[in-house]
Amino acid sequence: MLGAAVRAAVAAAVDAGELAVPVPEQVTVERPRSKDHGDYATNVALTLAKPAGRPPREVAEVVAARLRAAAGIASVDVAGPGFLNVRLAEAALGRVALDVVAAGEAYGRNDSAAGTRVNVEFVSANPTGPIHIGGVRWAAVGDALARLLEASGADVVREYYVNDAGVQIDRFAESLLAAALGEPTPPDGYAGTYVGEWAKRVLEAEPDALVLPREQALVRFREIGLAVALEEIRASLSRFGVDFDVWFSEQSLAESGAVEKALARLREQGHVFDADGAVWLRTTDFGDDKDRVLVKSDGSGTYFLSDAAYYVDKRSRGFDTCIYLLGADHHGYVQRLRALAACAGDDPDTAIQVLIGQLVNVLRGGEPVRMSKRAGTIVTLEDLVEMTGADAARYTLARSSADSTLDLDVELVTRRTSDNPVFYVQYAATRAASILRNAAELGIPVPDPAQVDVSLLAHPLEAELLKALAEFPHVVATAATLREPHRVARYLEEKVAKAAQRWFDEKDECRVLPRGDEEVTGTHVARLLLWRATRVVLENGLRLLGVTAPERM
RNA sequence: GCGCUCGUAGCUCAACGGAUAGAGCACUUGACUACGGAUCAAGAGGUUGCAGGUUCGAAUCCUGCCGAGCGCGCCA
Repeated sequence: MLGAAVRAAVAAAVDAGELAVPVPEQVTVERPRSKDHGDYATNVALTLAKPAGRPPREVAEVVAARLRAAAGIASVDVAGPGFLNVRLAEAALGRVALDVVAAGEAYGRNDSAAGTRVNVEFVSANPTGPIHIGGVRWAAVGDALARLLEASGADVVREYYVNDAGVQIDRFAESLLAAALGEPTPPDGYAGTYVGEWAKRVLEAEPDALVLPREQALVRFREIGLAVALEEIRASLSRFGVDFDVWFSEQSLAESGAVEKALARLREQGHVFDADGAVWLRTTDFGDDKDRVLVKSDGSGTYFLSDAAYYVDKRSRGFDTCIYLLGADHHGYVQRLRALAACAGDDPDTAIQVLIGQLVNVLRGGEPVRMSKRAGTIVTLEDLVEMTGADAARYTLARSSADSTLDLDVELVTRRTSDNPVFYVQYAATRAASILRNAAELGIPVPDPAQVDVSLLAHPLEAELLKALAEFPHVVATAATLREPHRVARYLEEKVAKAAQRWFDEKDECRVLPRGDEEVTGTHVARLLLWRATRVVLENGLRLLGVTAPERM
């Protein structure tokens, strides 16, 4: 909105012959970090200085003169090397509270991704055991990303790729069978008490499985064991608040003809060749460091062939963008997947986006927590939720950028004090709910927005909070565009919860509810409205991260 | 050996190429007859791993080096 005004100011100056530059199509307007730099700032003058052949500050003065005449703008200052610092007219600010309350759950929605179809594939852990900690990070981040994209207008599908075709499933079946027979875990098999539990469930489903000849028994254990594993994974993810739209079976690719279709597509694009009795994809045409085998000389397909078929299938289902969330141990895959997209005739920059996440260390009081009760090796999703609760786990995993390793201290994230960010944000939301509840108990009616005089919200701390609330849709859009859900969490902590708590703590000047038998004034009502708006933003923001905003704690 | 990712306060982490690199913890000092003090405020703390380069401007982009993690199969 302000961007358009800035651009218009530049255009007007150009028309008047004050500047000899092409009018930029996009101008950057941002909320400055420091309050001293106004409500908004733009660097247009700095970028136009060179084409104009004039000093940045001089260009800035020209644009500033034009911009001051625009509606709703209180002041424009030229600062530093040539920034324009803009202050909005005060009257415009109070309206934010009305807008937020009017939009309610919809506040924050934006159209930055409108019209796009996006497939977000994440977790996709092998169906041979419980979800491990790495997958949990992706569950939290991937689901938050999906929610952000939805809020930004995209048509989103959450997808889990089920690796049900490889030798690991054979080993899984053998491990289950061994457990059912009371035999030791086979070499390279799966250990942990869950194997015994799941074997028992296979037998419950098919009591006669052990009577069958070994080969047939293995087939049954494989099939039913897979179903048990998927059900376990689905249920624990669901308890974590993550529900996938599509569970895509690797095995189905061969059965549905998707593999043949993909091969045909890749051949048609001219990047397939035969060598040494195998069929290859020339991924080196697009930056991969070696070509990749699709069909082995024994006639069987590679895992990469499945990946290729899966990718082509996704695209055939109409997705403009396929987002893959992978662990750091799969980073070697990025080039290959991008090359694959290019070999299929797509633009890899838009069709495929691979996000790589670093690992998570789970600590308790500074000491690593390594063992899982059931899986024996690392911490599982269930373990983590049991230790911290789903809210704390999701928030903590989503509040950091995924591309650096993360230390998650169980003791810290379960603390019920303001040094714990989850608690801090939830506490602010709870306090808002509590004030609104108290107002109702005092018999103060829910303010009718049409009757509220928002210009009474004139205290500097109120202005600060209003500005923070106004930023929310932009924060959501940015987080979605950059695929960085942690921006939402940081915003809630540093801007919204912080501003709300400071405001609340200004007890003499900014009291919300009347004391004793004080009259209910317009100021009380306006402040109640602002608390409602604050509660809305905290709720909406937390919901985007899959975290609840409790009424009471 | 080649490649990818990461390196920011003592610790855990922020910062779309923008202004004086910010929060929390820990440390120091304040504010409670409390609408939830389960809180708030102030102070101190930095050569953004090192060295160059590009730019009006670099934690951010490029090159080299150092350190950490990971990956380099006709495995999945």
